Amino acid sequence: MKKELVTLKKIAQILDLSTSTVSRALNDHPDISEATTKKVKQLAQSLNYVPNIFAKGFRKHRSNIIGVIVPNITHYFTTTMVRGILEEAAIKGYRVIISESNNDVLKQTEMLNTMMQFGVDGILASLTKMTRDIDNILPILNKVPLILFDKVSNKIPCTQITINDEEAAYNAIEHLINIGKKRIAIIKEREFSYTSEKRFSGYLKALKDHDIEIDEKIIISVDDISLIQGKRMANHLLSIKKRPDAIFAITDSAAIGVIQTLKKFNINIPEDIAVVGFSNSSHSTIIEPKLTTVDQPGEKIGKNAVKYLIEEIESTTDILTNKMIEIKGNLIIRDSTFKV
Amino acid sequence: MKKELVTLKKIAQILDLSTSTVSRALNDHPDISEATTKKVKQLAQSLNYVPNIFAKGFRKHRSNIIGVIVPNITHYFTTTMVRGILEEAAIKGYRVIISESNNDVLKQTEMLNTMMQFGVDGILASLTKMTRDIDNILPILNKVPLILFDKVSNKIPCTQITINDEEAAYNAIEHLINIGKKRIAIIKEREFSYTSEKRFSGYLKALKDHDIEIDEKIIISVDDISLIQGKRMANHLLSIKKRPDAIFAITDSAAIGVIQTLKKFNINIPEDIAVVGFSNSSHSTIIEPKLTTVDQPGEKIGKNAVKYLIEEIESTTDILTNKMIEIKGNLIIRDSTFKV
DNA sequence: CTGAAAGCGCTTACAG
DNA sequence: CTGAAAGCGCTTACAG
Repeated sequence: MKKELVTLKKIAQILDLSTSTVSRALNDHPDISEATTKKVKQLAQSLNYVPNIFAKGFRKHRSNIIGVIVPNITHYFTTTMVRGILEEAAIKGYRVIISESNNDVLKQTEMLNTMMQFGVDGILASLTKMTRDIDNILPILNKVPLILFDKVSNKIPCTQITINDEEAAYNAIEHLINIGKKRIAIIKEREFSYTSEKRFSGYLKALKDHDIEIDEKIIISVDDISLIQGKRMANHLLSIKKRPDAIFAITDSAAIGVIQTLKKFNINIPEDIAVVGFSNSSHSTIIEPKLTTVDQPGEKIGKNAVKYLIEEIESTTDILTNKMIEIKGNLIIRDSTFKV
Repeated sequence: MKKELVTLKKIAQILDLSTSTVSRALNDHPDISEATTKKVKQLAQSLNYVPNIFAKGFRKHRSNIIGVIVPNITHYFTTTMVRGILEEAAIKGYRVIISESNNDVLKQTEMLNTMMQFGVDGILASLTKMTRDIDNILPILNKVPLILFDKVSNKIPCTQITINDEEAAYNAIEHLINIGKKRIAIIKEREFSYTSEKRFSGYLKALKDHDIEIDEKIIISVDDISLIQGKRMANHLLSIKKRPDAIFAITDSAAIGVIQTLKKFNINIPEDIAVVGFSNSSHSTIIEPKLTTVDQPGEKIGKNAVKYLIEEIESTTDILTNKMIEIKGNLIIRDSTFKV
């Protein structure tokens, strides 16, 4: 599988120059005369010269590789973020290595270490659900820039990029209030999750601002915010005395479970009970009625994550940056809350 | 961001050994005494030594990186294959670089080249739709092992991994015949696509084997096999004189478009018209009625692709392998063809 | 404007 | 069983 390699040395020999000069010419060093530079570049091109990335990386202590860790790559929203990451990284001349933690904290730590060892220039991570044990992550910060996106944790002192969960949830609830709903349930995560808490506080705030009583009975926490749990919790909410007239599920999958259950009991959506999700997953337009939800601009999040990361990689200062960046998500109103 | 690096040299100094010995010990070279090996490994561990991957890659002309190119990373099925690739690669000690071609042939070529230049040990590619121009891809074959998966092309002499499209389509059609359908339409791709053609020939074969007349009028070819085209073609199929009593769409998204249109016209599924898709996308259980479809074992395809690729990478012979590997996909029967 | 030389951290044929 | 030495291909401080 070996090929006769074209190296700087070879080019230098042909042109009767030194490898130093050839190297400099190829890198547009100002010291080299235009004529030489041109000559070198031409030959390099015609010989199809490609620099040996390893020699280069070895020399410069730079890999131009970004490591990305996500809990689950099969989630649509995740793929849109990954797409943004790939695009932006390509533009900036970086390659992207991806790993999936499968929501396993141990695996996540292992992957962070492998990536470090592999010489990535920086890491972009979306954390597993129960990343309580920050101890495994903190050491990374001293070695390589780390930026968290989507599933973040304010316990880790680094730049974090999310969507404006609180505000978006607030808007979603306000929309429900505007269409006349007065008893709005929420299905959120039990485990501490930055995202879930933010959405919950948006919920609380909106209710308070509109003087709507907060009722613990319709604040539902689940371990695993899935379609199945959505179904289960909808069943539960239907069984309580004072039924809600709207359900806000903090993920689309749970919201879809809710809709499926409501339909099973022939409850009119949105007249009897309106439903709102979060994510604008591709399912949200397949389910009937189509789901009102918050569109999360995944690509934008991905692109921004790369931008901030490269900024840190290429920065000369060693100061730990600790920005909180919020990308705006928009409420998309569909039939599950408002029929035309 | 620099850290005091632990190198072979440092370990050697501390232990009063040569770097050669340390290197050998760490690599379990049989020449080195057990005692020394143990001593070296212990110190390496306690110093948290990690080999410099670039020095290693540089030395060995090996990156242990696999390049992966897919047309669209947001497709659920693609992500399942990617998951398989990531898993298998991790097991084998390879890292994975991913690129998205966005179904753009030019971008695809560019990416193949960047990957080559980047020193990947091998490439796994799922081709863009209209990869007619093989000329850009052939040169790769001389430089680095290439394996095609899912979207393959028999014009390129390399190992190819797909699911058993023809057989699976055959089974799908046979199922429709078994439930009493006699006039089965197909919605396939107009552009030459290996996958589409295979599924089409499975369709033809099944009809022939069951002595069912083949009618060009219900063989529909579209440019872009999407949900919208599914809707459009369902409309068309409803407009023709002798309506079909079943529709086989070669992708789930088109099948879902078909269902949505049939429902709009209050056509009973499956009694009046049954619908079958292909992929077992996550949408297929969200749509109502739930879609009968072919489950494509994406992870298995991904894992196999990696296995064959690594085999070629690590093989010493230069022979171009040209295997066609088919992974079996199973028909999943749901409400769109058969109600219990 | 150009070149000689050192060195990045590792592996490995060669020697003992 | 261990070591000295060369070399992978590149960049860069130093010298001229």
